Amino acid sequence: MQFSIDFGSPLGTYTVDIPNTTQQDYDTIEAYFIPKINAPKVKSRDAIADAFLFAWSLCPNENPSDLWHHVLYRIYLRNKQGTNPEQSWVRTSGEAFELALSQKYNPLLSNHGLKLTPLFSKKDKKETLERMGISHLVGSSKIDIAIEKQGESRGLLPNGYGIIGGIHAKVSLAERVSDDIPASRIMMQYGFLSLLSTLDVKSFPPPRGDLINRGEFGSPDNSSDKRRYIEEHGDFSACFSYNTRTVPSPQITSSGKQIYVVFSNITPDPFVQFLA
Amino acid sequence: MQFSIDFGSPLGTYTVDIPNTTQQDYDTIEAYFIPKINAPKVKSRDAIADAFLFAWSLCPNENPSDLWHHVLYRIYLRNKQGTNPEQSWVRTSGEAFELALSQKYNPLLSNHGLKLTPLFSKKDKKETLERMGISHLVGSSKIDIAIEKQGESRGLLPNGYGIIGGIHAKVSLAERVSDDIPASRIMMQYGFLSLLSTLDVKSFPPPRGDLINRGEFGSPDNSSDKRRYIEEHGDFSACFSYNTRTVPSPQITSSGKQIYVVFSNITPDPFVQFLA
DNA sequence: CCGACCGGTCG
DNA sequence: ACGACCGGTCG
Repeated sequence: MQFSIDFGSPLGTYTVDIPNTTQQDYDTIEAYFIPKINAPKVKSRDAIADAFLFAWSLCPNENPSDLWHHVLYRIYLRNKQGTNPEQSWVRTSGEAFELALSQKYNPLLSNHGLKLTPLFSKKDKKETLERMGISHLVGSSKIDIAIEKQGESRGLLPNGYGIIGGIHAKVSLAERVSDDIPASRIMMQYGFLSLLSTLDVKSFPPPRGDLINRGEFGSPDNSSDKRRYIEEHGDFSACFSYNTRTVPSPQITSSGKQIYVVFSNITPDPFVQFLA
Repeated sequence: MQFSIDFGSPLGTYTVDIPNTTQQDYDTIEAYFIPKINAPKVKSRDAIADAFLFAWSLCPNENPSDLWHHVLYRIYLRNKQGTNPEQSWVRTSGEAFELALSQKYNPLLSNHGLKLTPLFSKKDKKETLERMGISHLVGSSKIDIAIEKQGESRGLLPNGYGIIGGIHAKVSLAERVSDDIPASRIMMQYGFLSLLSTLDVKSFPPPRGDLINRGEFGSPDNSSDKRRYIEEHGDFSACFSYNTRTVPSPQITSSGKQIYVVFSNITPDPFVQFLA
């Protein structure tokens, strides 16, 4: 469908195309999402995570990053009440992405003895890093999701789960991804997986930009710093992008590490294949 | 003076006190700043830097961080046209702080053979890190202001200036300061000064907060992570805060590194004393 | 063109 | 309570 976005005066309205979503899909997503946005008992991160998984199920061939950025983000801005919608989005959408990843993958990973746990509190993050034995080496909160495995000996809990690594989750990268690198290198050095999962959201709004959500990785022959973090420096064990415009890495990179792109909501996807 | 800030419906207006600024001072600052904000030939970073130095000269006993956060920031939001004022502030105010520091201190440092140069472009940053011989070790752009000295041999240019270190400039810290630490440690390890200069801006707006701009360092007996970066880990050679509510470090810290607070626009201030 | 800038939010 | 979340901007 074609889709109008109002940027107010003097910019006016601009059109975006979401080719694998119908007007009816869009209306169905709005009807699902809007009532949750201001519901007093619903945390915004839950509303966004639920709406994302709902939208992606409804439109399994749509670019998930576009559903997030053009559909959910803009519905949220128009409807969030009683607080600054942009800053509320900042605060809640990051954690929503952690929730969405965990909710999506846990049913697919459980028969491999694997489990993702979003770490929202400083305490949870710190306890996880302590179980990994690297709490003293990294800033107190540089891990977003724990990757646990049944029977793993490191950080083993009475419930039978140990820790095999962590995920750094980011909706968009900007300069902020460099924040995660020191902790990531230590995690890898200590034998843990350190994954970067990202929606790789980035479009340029009018009047300069064309609103196409191309992300920030550039292409292998015109590499950005962010791509080099993976392909050359090997700063993460692997990177998973949910923006279908992200250009994946070639199978051979100088670091051996790759950017994988999740092209559809069908399993096994590259993330499940990598872990299982 | 007392000072009203309108947070719109349903929050209403709230009062802030800027005790060492009169209504006439405030009006004079507005008259100076507002025409520059939308002037087509004036870069916003120049407008903000100029207005800050103007305001601080006019009110040398006011908390500079409050002049920045309560006076300039809020005038900018109310008056910036043709673009998103909040995001424009993000983009331009950070560089304005670099400019303001350089413009303020260069006249005071020149007779010591010292010079500050703001590094705005990726190219300038990279060239500076190359002169320091650490370009291959740190992310391409982790330095905001170069500190040069006449006759210094490292990175010596034909103009007679070599490099003795760099400044990481931040209006506010948030989690973003941890970004600067890996590069800072390398700079120090290679014998360079690595300073953190900050306005330490942080207030909590209504309805939760009281708008008092307390910053983010806590106090030595109730230390925040950010304070520990300096006093315990010694991640910067020194930190200079322009928020008079920032609690300075004791003279003895476990790392030997300190947070200094610049209490008035009178020299020599702690920054000049440290460098000269 | 494409990077880094910062602050209200809310758990 | 105090921390980390993200995106329009504009050089």
